[in-house]
Amino acid sequence: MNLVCATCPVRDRAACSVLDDNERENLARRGHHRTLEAGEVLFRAGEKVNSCATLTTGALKVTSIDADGQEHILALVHPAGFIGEFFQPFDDHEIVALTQSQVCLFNGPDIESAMDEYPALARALLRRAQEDLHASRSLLALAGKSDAQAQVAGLIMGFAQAASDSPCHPAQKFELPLSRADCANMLGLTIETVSRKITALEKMGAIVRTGKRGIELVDPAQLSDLAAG
Amino acid sequence: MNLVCATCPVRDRAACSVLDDNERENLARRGHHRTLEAGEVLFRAGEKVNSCATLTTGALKVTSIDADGQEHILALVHPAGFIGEFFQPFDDHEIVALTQSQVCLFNGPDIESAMDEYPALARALLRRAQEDLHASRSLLALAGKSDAQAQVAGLIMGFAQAASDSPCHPAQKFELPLSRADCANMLGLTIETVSRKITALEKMGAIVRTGKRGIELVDPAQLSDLAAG
DNA sequence: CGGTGTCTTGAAGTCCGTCAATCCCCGTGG
DNA sequence: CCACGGGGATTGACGGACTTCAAGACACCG
Repeated sequence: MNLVCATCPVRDRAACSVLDDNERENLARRGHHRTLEAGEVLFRAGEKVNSCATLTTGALKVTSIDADGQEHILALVHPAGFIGEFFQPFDDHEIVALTQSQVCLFNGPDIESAMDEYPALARALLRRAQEDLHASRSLLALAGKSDAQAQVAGLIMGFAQAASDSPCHPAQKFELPLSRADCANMLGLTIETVSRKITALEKMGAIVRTGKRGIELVDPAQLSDLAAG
Repeated sequence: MNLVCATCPVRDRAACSVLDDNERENLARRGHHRTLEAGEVLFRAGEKVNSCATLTTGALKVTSIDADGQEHILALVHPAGFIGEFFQPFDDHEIVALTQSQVCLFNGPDIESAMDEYPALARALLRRAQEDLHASRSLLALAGKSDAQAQVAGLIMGFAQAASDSPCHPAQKFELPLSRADCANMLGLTIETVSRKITALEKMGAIVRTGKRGIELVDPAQLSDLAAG
């Protein structure tokens, strides 16, 4: 499907938003849409990936498959996020849709030539890469904590921030974007431990659960304290 | 001290290597050298950092200080590595020298205007950022393993790769760049556990220790197996 | 020779992982 | 409508792995 940028939900936030309408139109002619169902794989591990993508709707996860077959979640991708590595195309990461998602796909060489043509695009991608790096390091700090309670509390706070409109205040009520299995996977814990810690958070009055995935923050300060602990 | 690129040990590998001699000379006029002693801090957490740097000799660590005062190592920086985030200058990371080190320091705005002037520089920094991202995710995968033996084995393999000249074969004999405390910090373990696991690796014949930090790989295949497990 | 810092080794305790049973929610089909 | 079944989530009991606490070994330096 051809790209129609005029109606793109991330046209003001994605990397391509630094281009003017004409430039964007030129780029759009070289890309196309793709819809992914939940669980569908965008880039498979071990394949030589020579394309890249911007996520417009939905959510993706970046995982690595260890030598022993264990999956590990390395990052989440939100709308306007960019996926693609130009310089080492043999990638050992796998990109999987968490929910039904839509991406703008481009061939690597097309984006590279577009960067030559429009230097602002390279700057925008640099910015995205640095943001991704920051997010990755935040996750590293979280996963490195020795206390499981702190990890789970921190993860919930992170999701609350991500679910919020404002960048400084967490959402008070939101849905976890991940299953327990995926939460456990991000933190290097087991499903059971995550479940137990969430239960503990509810028992001590920091949160209230609504349904499987729903979370309501009752005492964010307590949650932050636990995340620090 | 003014920069003298002609004798720079990373002149062929750093981000600025994409510039020609004249361009590099222009950039060099806006930067200066700084020497750091082991343990000295380059950028302190909580400060508004508005400068960036390329490491020419030595080694740095990137750490985050948690709310509870715990330090966590997020990344190591090797010569030719770049440090600096342009887009969110309030950084909660701290950059510390592991050994005596030398850096090329630049003001953020100077680098930004240089990127405008020389688009190749933005491309080069994008490449570095993506490499850093990849390294960060590799560390995340390592730190996320549930088995301490696998983590330590993987860390040693990683250091062996980094110490090697060739990118595909690990060095057979090398020095650990980090103290036990820093190793433990990277993996989210304790000093004692790291020490015990290294001892175990030696007892099972995978490695031999020489002095405090020296490692000799006796059975790299076994080490890789353990790292996978 | 004593002091300090780093590393190692040992013993006891705690937290998390493993295994297993159960529950809950939903969709399916009799 | 209710029974059945499957996937995800919760809960419990137990064992093992790592942490904690403490002591000792080793090198380096005054």
